[in-house]
Order: sequence, then C-alpha cells, then structure tokens
Amino acid sequence: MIQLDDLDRAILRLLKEDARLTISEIAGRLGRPESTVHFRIKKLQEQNVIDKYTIVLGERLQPKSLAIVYIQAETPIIEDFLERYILYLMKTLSMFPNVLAVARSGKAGIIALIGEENREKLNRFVDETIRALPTLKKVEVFPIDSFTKGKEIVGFLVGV
Amino acid sequence: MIQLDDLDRAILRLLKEDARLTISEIAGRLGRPESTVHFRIKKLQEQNVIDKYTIVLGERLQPKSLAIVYIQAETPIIEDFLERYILYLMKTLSMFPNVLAVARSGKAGIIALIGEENREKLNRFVDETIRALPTLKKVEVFPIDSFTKGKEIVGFLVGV
DNA sequence: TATGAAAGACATCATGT
DNA sequence: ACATGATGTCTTTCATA
Repeated sequence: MIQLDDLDRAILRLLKEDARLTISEIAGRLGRPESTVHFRIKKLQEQNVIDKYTIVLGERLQPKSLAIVYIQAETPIIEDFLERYILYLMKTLSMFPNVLAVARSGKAGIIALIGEENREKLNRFVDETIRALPTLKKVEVFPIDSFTKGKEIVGFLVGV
Repeated sequence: MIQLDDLDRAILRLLKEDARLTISEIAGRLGRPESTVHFRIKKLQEQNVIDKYTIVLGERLQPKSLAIVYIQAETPIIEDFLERYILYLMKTLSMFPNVLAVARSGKAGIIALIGEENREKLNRFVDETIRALPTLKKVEVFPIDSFTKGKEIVGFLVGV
C-alpha cells in the first residue's frame, strides 16, 4: 500500500494550501534539496496520491444561498423499477448547474447540495423543480447558513 | 460586478480540469497568444475570481464510507445559551479529522459530513462521539453510497 | 486591452555521491 | 536520499499598437 512519510505529508499540505508553489519554494520552506522535492512530487503523482490540480473559485461566483435536500422516492412493487428511477432522478438533478452535488443515500434516497443566488430562488427551485418530480415520498430541506469547516467546497464545486 | 467573457470562462474551465496547464498550453488550445492568456489569468487572480490553486487527493487516501449527519440540539429556555452551545458543538466537531465539513442549519441544527474507513467505524463514531454529545434532540444519519455529481469533494476535503 | 519578443526563472533529467 | 549541472520550456515583463 502507500507509505507516506513526514516529508510527503508536508509537501501535500503545502500544495493543498497553494498548488502553485514552485519546487524551489517548497524545498526552501522544508529545508530539503529541490531534487528530492521534485522526486517526491513526481512519485505522489504517479501513485495517484495527488489526483489532480485544480482551482477554487472566489465568493463572487458562488451561490449565496445553500441547502442540503434529502429526497426519498416511493417504494414501488417492482424493485427494479425503483433502481432505475433513482438513477434517472440523480442524473436529472446532476444536470442543473445550481445542483452542486448529488449522492445516493440508501435504496430509495438521494442527497443533493443546492446553491442559488438567494433564499427565494432556492425555495422556488426546491418547490418547482424538486417537489414537482413524480413519485416522491418525502423531501426534506436543510438550509445551510454558515460553515465552521469545509466552506471551500462551494467555490470548488461551482461551475462557470 | 464581474464581467467574465468567453475567454475568461474558457480559461477557468481548463484550469478547473487541470490547474497545472501551462500558459502556453492554454494559449495553444484556445488559439490566443500567451501574453493575452497570462494577462487574463493575472486579472482573474487579482479580482479574486480564482480564489486559490489546490490539489485533490486520490482515492487511496479517501475514507471509503461517508455519511451526512443532521444534528438538532434541544431548545433550552435561554436562547443565548443555545447559540453558544451550537457554536461550541460545531467547533468541537470541526476538530475531528474524519469530520470533513461542518455547517449550521437553522437555529438549532448542524449538518456534518463524516468520513471513515468503513461502515462499522462510521457507525461507531456516530454512536460513540456524536450521539454522546449532551442535550441533543435528534441525530439523523444519511449514508452516502455513491455520487453522480461532486464526487471529488472527498479528495478535496480529506486531510493528510 | 491585446500582442510579440526577449530575458529570466523554473522544471526536468542525467550523473555521481 | 542528496548534490550538481545541462537543457529546454515556461513565465513574466515591457514596448507597441
């Protein structure tokens, strides 16, 4: 399996903070030679410890109003139908740009993270688009007001 | 407000996919001179449209079992106490490395994203650490089985 | 704001300790 | 694992439109 030592972890932590740090910067901060840092990063990429490099978009492009929505479908007689219906619902939801994430929760449940400019638009989306989906048993809305951890997911998930 | 044109958006989309693309690569793909692309990226950074560059960690470092947990505190007589208690709970939860995100939901609610190696450990954490917190009215667990959108948040949020 | 050219910084790789 | 140096590529700046 993967054995990360302290140097690997230190490099990963620095890159997580700022993936544009140059190798010589990292080497300087950690008091290691550039060649070593270069070698480690290359290995971390090859081993897929580093999956990808990406950007987080700033607040000005982020939706101001967020909510987690839990959707539960009715359980029909034919189970195979439920399976296909859930997958269809998830794919459908995934297509909306204001639906930031969609996950399956159990046999008949879906969790979605919704983002909109303001509370009114968010409520309207939930009422007019989500609750309007056929054959739902329950739609539970958990508004998100603030973060103490993971706030950056919004800028990470939002599209352009 | 911010006016992004097609070139800005194209650059952002490319950087979102791979933030290590060189300016000359991007310039080549978009059929624009390097200096123009360089100028745009610089502006996007200054305007804070690009908030930061970061890495997403691969599956081998990610928790295999995830759940959204909704926690609702009991509403006490003194409202100011609830306020401080909720903030205390959020800060406490945020300190666990396996708690990937913590958000407030309404006056008395908290939403947390929990990650663990497997289902057993996850259930144990919920039972022994979360349900053990005092003065809770309700703890609702929504296991996350798969994603159709936003799967990458796990590698984005997980620490080293 | 866009572009082209030129200078400097950087990553990368090979070789040797 | 670390050092050094050679090479080509990339970023960055600046002058110009």
